[in-house]
Amino acid sequence: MDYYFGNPNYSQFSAANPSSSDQFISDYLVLDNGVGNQESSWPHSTESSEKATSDASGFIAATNDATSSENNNIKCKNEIQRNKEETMRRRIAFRTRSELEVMDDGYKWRKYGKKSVKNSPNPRNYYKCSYGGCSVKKRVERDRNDSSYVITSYEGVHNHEIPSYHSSFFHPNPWPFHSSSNSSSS
DNA sequence: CGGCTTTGACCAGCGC
DNA sequence: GCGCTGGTCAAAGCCG
Repeated sequence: MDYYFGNPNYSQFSAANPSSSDQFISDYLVLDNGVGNQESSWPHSTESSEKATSDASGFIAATNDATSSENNNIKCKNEIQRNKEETMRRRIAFRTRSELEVMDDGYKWRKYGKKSVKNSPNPRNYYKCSYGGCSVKKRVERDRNDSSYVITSYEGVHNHEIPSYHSSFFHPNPWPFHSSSNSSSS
């Protein structure tokens, strides 16, 4: 069972992957704080060398195994839930199979940067939550190894409700959105 | 006209 | 110290 990302009602998703049994496929990846085998990678210390698997692609390699086994996925879920508080302060990355780079997660994002990254033919886009006072950031890039996948990384926790909530939208529990008990004053 | 995207410039961290 | 790289800024342009 894979995680799903975005709004399943969005026809673009099914149209984007008509041959896929899943409308769109997503793995979630927890970054930072040494959760699992992942190492901290954002910002910096990323694609500085060929051996480096410390960027999102490296995380994907690790989590691809998890997606092949439901047990592993559950274990991963528990692990993340166990570290929920820490997770809220960390980065979470999703690897999503989609032709769309920017998916509607209910929040409004303002693009503030775009950079080409070393060893990747695809640029990386930077977004900030456009809600006043919310400093959540989002990083979007295509998987360098498989451009049909989009890597979306989130940093921070929204301190507000979803501006445009879709009833059909659902997400895995460690989703870094909205913490009513947002005491993660860093 | 306001909000957003684009994009080049700038800055900071890291490795050599 | 220098160069490389990633992340952010901000001015200009676009669009509804």
